[in-house]
Amino acid sequence: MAHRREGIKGSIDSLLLCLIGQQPMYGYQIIKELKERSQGYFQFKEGTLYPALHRLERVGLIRGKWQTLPSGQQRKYYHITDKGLLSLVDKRSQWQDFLAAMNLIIQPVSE
Amino acid sequence: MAHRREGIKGSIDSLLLCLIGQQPMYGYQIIKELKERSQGYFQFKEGTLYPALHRLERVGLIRGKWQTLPSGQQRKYYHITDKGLLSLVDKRSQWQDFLAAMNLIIQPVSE
DNA sequence: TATTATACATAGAGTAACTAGGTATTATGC
DNA sequence: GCATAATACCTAGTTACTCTATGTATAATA
Repeated sequence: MAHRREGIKGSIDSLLLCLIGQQPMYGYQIIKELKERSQGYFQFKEGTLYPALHRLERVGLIRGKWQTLPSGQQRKYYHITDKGLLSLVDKRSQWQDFLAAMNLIIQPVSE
Repeated sequence: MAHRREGIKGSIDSLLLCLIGQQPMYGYQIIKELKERSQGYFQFKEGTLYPALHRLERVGLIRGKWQTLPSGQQRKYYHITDKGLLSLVDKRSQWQDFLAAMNLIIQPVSE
């Protein structure tokens, strides 16, 4: 990712699981989706995304399936697994806990 | 830190700047403070904290000064610098941006 | 026909965080 | 008086995440 974006580290997995949990997606599409939905904030490079997808597949949270378009074009769609769904619930609650802890430390300037 | 705490990566610097920005603190105290203020969530190990403090000092955001207690005990108090104060403002706004982006992607379960 | 967009991939570098150890002093419990 | 826990600092080495920089190939567009 770009500079000035520290918080991103460690949250990629949650973002990917969240998206793929909503519907099967392929890598290139995920990059576009994340950028669009975050209004330009998330701009993942392939070198970040694909290894992350492979990592998630390796631990069984998602599964990739090659699909061929009528044009003959190949795409690798990733589906979330049962294990991935459980992990997603877990990650969401972890995120909430982290948020709560951060808010206890990082008070707004106006405080 | 412990397992199950992904989000933490990349946010340590902000936490430290925030604390030291409120008042000068020494390492061991910071560990205690972070744990207490976050109600047990943040439990930094020395191996995480001290290198982080040295890193922040190296780039001029904080400055450590040894102080000797009446008992003869040595403590290294870290003060925030002018550059650190600017960085703190910056990091706070980065955190808000990141939060906003995450919220656009990670909808609550009830949605 | 050249360029851009689509679509996948990996190797290597940099760095942050953790594990695991180390030293030394002070306070507390037995 | 002595052992243990708490205070207080430190670093070396490992792991793992992210980014940079590539590479390949096809389809669409100018």
